[in-house]
Amino acid sequence: MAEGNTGGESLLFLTDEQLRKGIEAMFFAYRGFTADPDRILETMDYGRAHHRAVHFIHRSPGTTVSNLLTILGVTKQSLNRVLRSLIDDGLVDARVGKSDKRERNLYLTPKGQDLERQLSDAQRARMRAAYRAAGPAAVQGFRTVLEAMMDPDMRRQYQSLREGEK
Amino acid sequence: MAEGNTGGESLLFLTDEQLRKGIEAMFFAYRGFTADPDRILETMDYGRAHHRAVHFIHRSPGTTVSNLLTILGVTKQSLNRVLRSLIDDGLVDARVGKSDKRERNLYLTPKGQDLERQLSDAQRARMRAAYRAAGPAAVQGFRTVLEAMMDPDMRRQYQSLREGEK
DNA sequence: CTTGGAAAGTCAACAAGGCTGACGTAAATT
DNA sequence: AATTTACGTCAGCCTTGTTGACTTTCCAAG
Repeated sequence: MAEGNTGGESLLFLTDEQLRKGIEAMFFAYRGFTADPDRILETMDYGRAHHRAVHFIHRSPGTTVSNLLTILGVTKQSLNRVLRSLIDDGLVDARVGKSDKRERNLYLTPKGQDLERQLSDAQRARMRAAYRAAGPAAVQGFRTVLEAMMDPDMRRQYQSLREGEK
Repeated sequence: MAEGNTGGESLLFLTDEQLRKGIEAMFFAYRGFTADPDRILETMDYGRAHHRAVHFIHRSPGTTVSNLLTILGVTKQSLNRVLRSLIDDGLVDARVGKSDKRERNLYLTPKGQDLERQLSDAQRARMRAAYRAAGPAAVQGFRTVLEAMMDPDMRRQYQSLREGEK
């Protein structure tokens, strides 16, 4: 409101009503986004916290506990509880760091990779259906808005994960 | 994979790698999406559950407890705990239904409206910044993909909230 | 008019997954 | 040698989700 039509371009897409629609879309879409993995996880006594850990270990094999803490934004006590169960259940391997022996380098075991694949297959299937229904131009816009919505720190994390990829 | 280039159009945006990027974008963006309201809420001993209740009561004044249960997708015991504190603190008014006296029609009190405004102002500010940075075409795509990502039931809820608006 | 069942509320108990604070140990750094 | 860092862990707390059981209210069908 009281935006003032600064450019020649219409700013109707910045009305409170449009913004509220976007907010509710995020809310409902995120539910869909997590629904499929959640169903898989609950059959095996794991939760979203386990999914996140498994995802980022898969994404960056050999990552350290501190790295994971930064990316996930939780306390080490909270992460440790989750990591402990994954290690004890043989899904994650924590190897003492080679150069710095204080660090633990985290890897998925074959069993962990199995779970990761199940979860990401389910999540990608939904994402694929949505992308396909929306089309490439919409997908481009989707990613642009999401990126702009992140906290700067998170955006750096997100983008640094992108580096070194073609 | 093994999508097969069915149309003449490139399907490169449907690769596993593109999908994974979308998944991580959702994860990081949702954190940003909830960060500002969360900060406000924690100063007053409320949580996200309170935010959601306040949002949808504001959105549909006079809505019933069952409606809210459907939209929020939690158990009545869980919702009741949140609703109870909001009612006791004088943010929400639960009036006995006029036609059906078993129902409770929920309304925000002036105090509840105050909180709602604080929360939605904060959330809209971030959304507005993201929208502005991304531009109208991206916003259109953003909404299209999110809608396609919802469960059909949620999509109906989402769209029914849209009805009756210009 | 009676009664079955829906809507709502409440009590109790439990679990996941956040949090803080305190403390210990090994390894690296200064 | 002293300090800092990385990690693990114990203990306790909170929010917000869950199930199960039960009551009260009240609509609507028989």
